[in-house]
Amino acid sequence: MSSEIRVRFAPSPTGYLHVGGLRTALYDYLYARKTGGKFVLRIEDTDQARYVEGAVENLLKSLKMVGLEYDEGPEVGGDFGPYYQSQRTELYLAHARELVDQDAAYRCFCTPEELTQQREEQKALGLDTRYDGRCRKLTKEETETKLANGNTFTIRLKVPREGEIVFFDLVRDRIAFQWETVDDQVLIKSDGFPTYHLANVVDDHLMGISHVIRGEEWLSSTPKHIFMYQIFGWKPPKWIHLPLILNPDKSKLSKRQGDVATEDFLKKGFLPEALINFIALLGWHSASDRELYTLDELVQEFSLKRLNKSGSVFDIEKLKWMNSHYLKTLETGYIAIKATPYFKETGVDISDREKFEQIIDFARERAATLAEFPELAKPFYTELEFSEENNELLEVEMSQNVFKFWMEKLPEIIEVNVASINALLNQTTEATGAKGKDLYFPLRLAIFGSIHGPELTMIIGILGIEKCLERLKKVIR
RNA sequence: GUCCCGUUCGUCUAGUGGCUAGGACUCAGGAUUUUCAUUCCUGCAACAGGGGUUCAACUCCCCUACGGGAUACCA
Repeated sequence: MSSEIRVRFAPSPTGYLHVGGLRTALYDYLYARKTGGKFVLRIEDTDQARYVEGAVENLLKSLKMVGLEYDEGPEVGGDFGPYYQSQRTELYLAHARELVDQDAAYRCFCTPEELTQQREEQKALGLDTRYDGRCRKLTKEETETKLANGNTFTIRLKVPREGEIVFFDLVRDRIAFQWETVDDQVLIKSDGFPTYHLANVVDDHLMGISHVIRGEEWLSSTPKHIFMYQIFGWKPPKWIHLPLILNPDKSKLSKRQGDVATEDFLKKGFLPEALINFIALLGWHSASDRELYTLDELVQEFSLKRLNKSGSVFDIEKLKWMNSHYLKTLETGYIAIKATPYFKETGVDISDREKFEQIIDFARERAATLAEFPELAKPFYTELEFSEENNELLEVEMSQNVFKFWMEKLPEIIEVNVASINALLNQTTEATGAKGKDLYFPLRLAIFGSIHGPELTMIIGILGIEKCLERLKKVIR
């Protein structure tokens, strides 16, 4: 028996990677890397009714985009495969049979309609809506008869009816449930597929999972899971139930209230570095005040002991701040590559790489997301348009004098740099009397399209003198 | 309804019996900048309430309130 640390991320392929799932996967990854353990990816595709075309591919792609590499799972294989639950159905059936043989599970012939009706009745009486256990009492003969008649059935777990189950969660410590509040969970559906509860327990054991890191929504199912471990005689894993990620109104983060898919955030121009860093801090925090971490640094710092108990609101404003930080600090070349798709959409010509990178360096200083880049860069790529108010400023005599002076002198500049442009600016003041805002605003407006913006040297450096003269010519009357 | 979990600034959080309750985001003000943005500085802002325990409670216990999760042949 090895004491190797093995964790798994076990998403059901619903079509996209939810950020809550992303965080679970991240913690799995961090814990595995931190401890030298293994990070397993297992696809929980046991619900045929919820099959979504391309969902797994999408999941894998999202994981790859944020850099969370797993050691075992789809596409990379491993010694404990297959890693798709839909390919392991015989395993679950065999284990369900064992449970039945051990009298820890039974066949239930109630139809979905009957169950719904039972629940309605219980509700009407103000009782708990739990399976009333009528098939639990079926004799062997009765069961055989129903089977012989071809009645379809499910297999239910036969949980204890009295007593208490106590277990320890690494985040919440001691947790206790009265068995009487635990339902006889369906383990095998009538279509022969297992439910999460059975498949999860069987696979976690068979795959040697040592630590189960999952969302808090599973906490109340844990007694059922532990019961199965006990019947099978297996050693249960350590439990780590993560607090939920919340909407601003504190409900469980949902699609209705905004983006929840990892790919959506990526598409909106958030960098993987920012998303990972931000999500890591939703439920975990180091003992220091430090908040900025690369993935590798998170691996160094991560510890299950510092996981939080309470849910955390996903604050998009802080994500934006963090994203703008990474936009400013990561290498220009990298940001340029990341920004390229957003420019491609607008159809502007970014083939001049030197110019493009200069523009990236300009945009990264003022954007919160990559998606904002094209708009910021617009003055460098497309023809200028002026508002009525701006047109008035262009018409002013002082402005016109400045433009004319520049048409004459700008071509004389050999090299565009702070010194040469400042010298020209000084000459302009001497020749026209324009200074301060009367000097800078018209000029910036004429060649950049806005009175606000970067320094003239930067604008001229990026556009080139020819382009500036062209624009100047257009505003001279 | 029932069961389970949780509760420090608006938000993310530090804090494990003695602190002027710290940091970050947001917001406000200021400095720098020809302007905008950046950057920097300053400020606003919290221990859910009530009982205990203790010389001493944000920290430990109980109750209440509030929030959330689970109550499926979904995960």
